[in-house]
Amino acid sequence: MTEHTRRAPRQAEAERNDRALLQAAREALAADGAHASVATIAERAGVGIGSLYRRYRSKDELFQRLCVIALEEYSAAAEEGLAHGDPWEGLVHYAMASIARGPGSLAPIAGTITVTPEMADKNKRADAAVKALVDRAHAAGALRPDVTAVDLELLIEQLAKSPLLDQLNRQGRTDLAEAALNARTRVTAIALDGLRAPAPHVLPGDPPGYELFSERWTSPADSDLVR
Amino acid sequence: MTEHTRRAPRQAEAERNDRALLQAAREALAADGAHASVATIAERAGVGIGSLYRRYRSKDELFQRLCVIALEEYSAAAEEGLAHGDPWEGLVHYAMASIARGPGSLAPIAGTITVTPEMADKNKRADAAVKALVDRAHAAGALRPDVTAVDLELLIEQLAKSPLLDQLNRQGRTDLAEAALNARTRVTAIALDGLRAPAPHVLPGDPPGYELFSERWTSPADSDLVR
DNA sequence: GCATATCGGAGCAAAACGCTCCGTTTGAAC
DNA sequence: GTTCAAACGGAGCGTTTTGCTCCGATATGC
Repeated sequence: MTEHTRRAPRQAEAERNDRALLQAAREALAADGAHASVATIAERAGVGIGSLYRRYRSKDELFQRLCVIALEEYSAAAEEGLAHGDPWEGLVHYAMASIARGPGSLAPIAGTITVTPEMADKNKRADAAVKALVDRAHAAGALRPDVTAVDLELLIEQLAKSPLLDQLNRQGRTDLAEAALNARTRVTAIALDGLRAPAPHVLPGDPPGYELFSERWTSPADSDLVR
Repeated sequence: MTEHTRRAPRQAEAERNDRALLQAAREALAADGAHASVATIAERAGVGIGSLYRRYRSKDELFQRLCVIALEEYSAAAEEGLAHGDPWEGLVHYAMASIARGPGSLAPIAGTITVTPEMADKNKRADAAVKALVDRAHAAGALRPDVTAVDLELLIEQLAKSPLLDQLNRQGRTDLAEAALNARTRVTAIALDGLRAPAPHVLPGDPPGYELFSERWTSPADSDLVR
């Protein structure tokens, strides 16, 4: 139909496979953590291992691509939130989008892959948007004043990974998937309501520093900057 | 000192080792998921592999013991909460205790081990206590009325596992541990505040069914009852 | 110093892993 | 209908990891 598919008919399947691979990789990563095997990913995508390795030279390369995509989605969600007229609704949009993006939190592979400059860039951009989102919500008096951007990001990360969904997925219990998704939505709503102003009390402890985020992605081996 | 240690002097070390093993198993399970190896557990506990296998006949048996202990602690936390004079504070006590019990959520091994009748029993008892706790908080008007016991348990499960702490642990970044713990406390406080009455809105979707919990522990292989 | 109980960890068979390689299938061109 | 190149799936290789056994070293009570 499009010029793209016309120019290379057979490539349409390749593109579908690529998408399936990325989706499968996310799911496998959520189900099995960093130990997710390429065989699992390929099988889940309904694709041969050979096809996987034609597209990505190694497992790490696949995971890197996954990270870049995730960062792009986070950025997009934050900027969509900023575009929203209402400060609170905008913030909730960002949070919900980031959480719903899937149980595919990337935490399991943090520190196991090399951070490319591209990732660092995209991450910086997303952070700026989130900070703006938080500032605006603070100014409007919608967000409780003692919550920082880091608090928000950590809360989102906490809610992004669903032990329940991961396990059902692992066991192939598709029958309960819908109920689990609904339950997850409710839990998310509860937790996000805790962000609203006015707050019933002041949050304990000192505001968390940003290093909790930034230092996660530098592998334990190299403490120097990305190259 | 106690009669226990006097009666069997050398067994004191064994008992210490046992506790270290259980603690190490929890940590390893949090860090590596279901793939945590016995070697890792033993090393983390500062104990030889031989000693591990003298106490537990297999890896599964160790994990089963871990589950039983966790269930006991959940029960205890819930009953402590009930003993608390204030309905809201009691509920918060239960939630905080369950969450702080550690990033050692057992979700990773759910479905991989055989559920003993003992576990089923203890689980039943804990559930009853939680239900009473929720009912009491509802009656007192402290807990938002649209939250069910299952909602609460799922929220706790969600908060119990900390991706951040797990990763820092995996990388051995003990320097950030304190800051991460503090951040975690804040996030927990935010989420629990979302449980308070009055609620800013009604929770979306239908209340989750209990099967989301009960069916988790039956292994995918045997759909019949525990034996 | 001897008997006994507990310890740590080298080593083994089996499983799981990342990845390569190659025979098969697909669909447009003629 | 034949041809050809591009994309496919998956068996299999060598390596690493794993659960667990076995045994020599070490500590304690008498």
